Amino acid sequence: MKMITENSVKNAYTKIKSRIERKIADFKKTGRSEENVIFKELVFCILTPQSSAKRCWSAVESLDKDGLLYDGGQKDISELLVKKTRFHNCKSQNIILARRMLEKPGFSGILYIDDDFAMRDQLVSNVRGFGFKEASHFMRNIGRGEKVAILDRHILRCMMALKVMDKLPGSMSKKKYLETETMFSDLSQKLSIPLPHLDLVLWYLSTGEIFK
DNA sequence: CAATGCAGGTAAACC
DNA sequence: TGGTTTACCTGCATT
Repeated sequence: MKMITENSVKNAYTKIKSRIERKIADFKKTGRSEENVIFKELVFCILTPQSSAKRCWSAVESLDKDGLLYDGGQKDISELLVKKTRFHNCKSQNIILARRMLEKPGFSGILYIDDDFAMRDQLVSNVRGFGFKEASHFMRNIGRGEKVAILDRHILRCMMALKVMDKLPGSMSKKKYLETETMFSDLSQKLSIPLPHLDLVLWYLSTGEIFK
């Protein structure tokens, strides 16, 4: 991988800015869609830890196509996840729990919380499988990523390369996550790149593509 | 063919 | 109480 510098980030941003704007418009459109579309994004984010995002999305589409998203048993879901995501036993269970949670009065209310950070706290405490990283990922994917950072391994490595941090955090407590998120936010201001745009640029520089 | 690295981490047990 | 460690789990690409 090429060396990442502030200038290389700015140059890449200039190059792919329009693609990023289109992608973020897509996220916002998803956020305005029907509940089942939102739920697919939620399931996607339950699946992604330590797994390939593309395989995870393909798994979500298969679950949907096979009618397993809302009606499938744990075993059927788990079988479908094999060869697509890691930890399929845990994640299949988490999908079942998320489905039940969706029906609880109050869940859809979480989606209408104005304050981004308050909304994220609610997601973390109500969705099993969501830590701060995945809750932020979900929010970004439904167009609510203005203030929250998705601090995954790629982003943290980029922050190291850009000398925003001196060492990778050993473990991500809530306190550590919020501190690191502030550093990411400061970086976006310094570079004059909106926070959700910066995430996608760094992701592009790390992997060569823009996905979700 | 065997060894290694990587895949957008989280929950729970442990001190 | 809060930081650290461990279980979850495995296919695929690369060397």
